[in-house]
Amino acid sequence: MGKTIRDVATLAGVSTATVSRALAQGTKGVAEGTRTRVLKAAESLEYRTNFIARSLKTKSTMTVAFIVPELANNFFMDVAEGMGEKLITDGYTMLLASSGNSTEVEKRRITMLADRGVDGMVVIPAGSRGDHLQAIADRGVPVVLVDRLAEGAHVDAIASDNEKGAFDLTRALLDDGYRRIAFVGGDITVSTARERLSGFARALAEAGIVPEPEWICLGGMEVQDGYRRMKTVLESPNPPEAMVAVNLLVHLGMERYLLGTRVQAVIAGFDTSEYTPFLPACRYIAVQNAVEMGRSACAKIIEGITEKKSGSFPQETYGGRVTRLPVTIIRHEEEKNGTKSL
Amino acid sequence: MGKTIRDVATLAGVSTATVSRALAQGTKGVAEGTRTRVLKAAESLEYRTNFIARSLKTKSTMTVAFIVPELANNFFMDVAEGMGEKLITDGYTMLLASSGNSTEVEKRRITMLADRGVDGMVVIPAGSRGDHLQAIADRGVPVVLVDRLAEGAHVDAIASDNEKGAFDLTRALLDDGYRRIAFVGGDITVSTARERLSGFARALAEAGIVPEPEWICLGGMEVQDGYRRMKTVLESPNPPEAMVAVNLLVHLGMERYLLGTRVQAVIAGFDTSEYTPFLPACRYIAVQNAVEMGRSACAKIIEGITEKKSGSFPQETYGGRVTRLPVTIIRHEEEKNGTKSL
DNA sequence: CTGTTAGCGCCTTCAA
DNA sequence: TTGAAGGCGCTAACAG
Repeated sequence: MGKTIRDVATLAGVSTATVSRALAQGTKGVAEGTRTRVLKAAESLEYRTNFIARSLKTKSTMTVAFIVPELANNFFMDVAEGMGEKLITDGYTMLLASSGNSTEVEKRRITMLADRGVDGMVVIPAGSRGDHLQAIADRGVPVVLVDRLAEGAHVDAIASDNEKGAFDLTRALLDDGYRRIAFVGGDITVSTARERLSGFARALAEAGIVPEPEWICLGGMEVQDGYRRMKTVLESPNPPEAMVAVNLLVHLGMERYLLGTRVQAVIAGFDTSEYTPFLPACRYIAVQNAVEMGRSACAKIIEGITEKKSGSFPQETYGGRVTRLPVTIIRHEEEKNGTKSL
Repeated sequence: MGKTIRDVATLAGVSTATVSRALAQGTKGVAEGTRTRVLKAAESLEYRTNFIARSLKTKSTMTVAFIVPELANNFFMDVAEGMGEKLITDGYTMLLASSGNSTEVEKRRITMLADRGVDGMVVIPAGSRGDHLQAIADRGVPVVLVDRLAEGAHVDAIASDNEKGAFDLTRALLDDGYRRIAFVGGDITVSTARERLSGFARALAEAGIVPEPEWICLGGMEVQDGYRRMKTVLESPNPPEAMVAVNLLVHLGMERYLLGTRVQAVIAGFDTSEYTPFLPACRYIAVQNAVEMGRSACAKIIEGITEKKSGSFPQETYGGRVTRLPVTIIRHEEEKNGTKSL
């Protein structure tokens, strides 16, 4: 059995209260001499403070949960790295959990996590509804959304400027002379998909272009969705010559479809990866700063936790402010050439 | 403030002990009538059991930590998904943490996690040494390694049969008539790299082939390492015509290099991803079953935790048994065609 | 089957 | 500056 604060106390010849103070508060309210004596005793006993016991008393676990739709997704994990690093700096531990793209699972996870006493939760919602997230917030656990928004959750959020990103992407294609442009993929229950579609539509509208109805080919955010939609859109009576992909996975599926045909097409999409230089049809990419999103989310949640601890929380409850991070458009060639720098 | 077991007790008109029994053990040792009464009371109060308090008493957090070298790595995350799903089924919560490819950070994380009271730890070691892992195991926390082994950690492990995988991969190239084959990339401090090199060497030896020294081009496991090594090996006086890549990232870097040249080469490597169909030089792939590795690791760690709880642990302490999972070789064409199934 | 009684290991007023 | 004492919320004997 591990040593307790009591063992340290007896060895150091002081009370448990003193040990607690010397270990937790540092030099605060403890004579320098006693403090070093306690520290030495703790060291020689290989004493480790029991965080469970501390948490029971302090009501704080110094833990933040991050719930993502899926783990095997580089974009989400980049956000996670950004968050994790900053959290650790501030003495927090990050608890990463997957909702498996299901709002139901997400709901179970967050209640479980709340019961486990996490100090705060950052979540990339699986679906469009966020009532369960609001419920958690109402229970007094600070919640922050990242990347996607959710209906019914009046909490702060960090997201990319998806509308402008899609607008710029479409504009770039228009500037290259393309007029017949499609929008492929996108689960309309997901806020990012809606925002991107909206930016796409605005760019066309401003250019005075009316797209064929078949060119708005929504549905799904995964690789196979991109594959299927691409097939549909290309087999339509009046196929487009260029397209905007709702995200990287869909983009990938589209390229996969192209791989099996002789069709020439140009794609503009969101997000890069080590692999994008190999995608033949890719022309433009809208790059989100995933790591920065993670950092911002971390800052926000820590802010929320701190406010809550200091009691100045109630008036903040009606949060719902969303911070938008800029998106950068790059030409695919730049990236291919970037290869030289390896 | 959240309701406590006491509130439920008073409302239901029973003692806290009874509430505890009704809630935790289910129907065990509690009259059906009382049980439903307690449940109803708990429900109407929106009572949530406080896991912190429970853990303090039971010495169990029902939590397993999984430490990986990096989060933004699909292979690791596939392992994580495999683990997570099974863990949840058994009532555990998974705590995912990154060591940032540093043994030092890994050490800090695991001690922190141990202090936080995790019931067990599954780790993909960042480096070759595992003394710190052994230290944790000695503190009584079950530890299981996955994917990679570590010197000095006498704990159970789950890994792929890397030696055979590399052997088969090399054999496949030999069967295709290639004789001038190189081995590219690989940090020799990482067990998987060593094992794969060893399988490669055996295949050549059995075929009576003596490779040029420059064809064994070790160093690194990342994209840029593959890029650099590929350059080196191709610029050598007597370049090879085919190569085995130590892992997917290195493989990727190699293809990136090829992209900028007119060199024809054939590559065989480990692991697939949604992107591998786009890699032009890729001929063979050794597929590891990441999800299954996760499941096995999960089974092992739960076994360890259970044994420990039931006290039958001591004699198991000198674990160190490694379970090898098979690796499947596939032709790249099969994968490209698999595209049809999307 | 149920209630009483002790803590788990730590923190935190309140006095000294 | 330090110590004594009383819990945090829950579980686990041990009686009844």
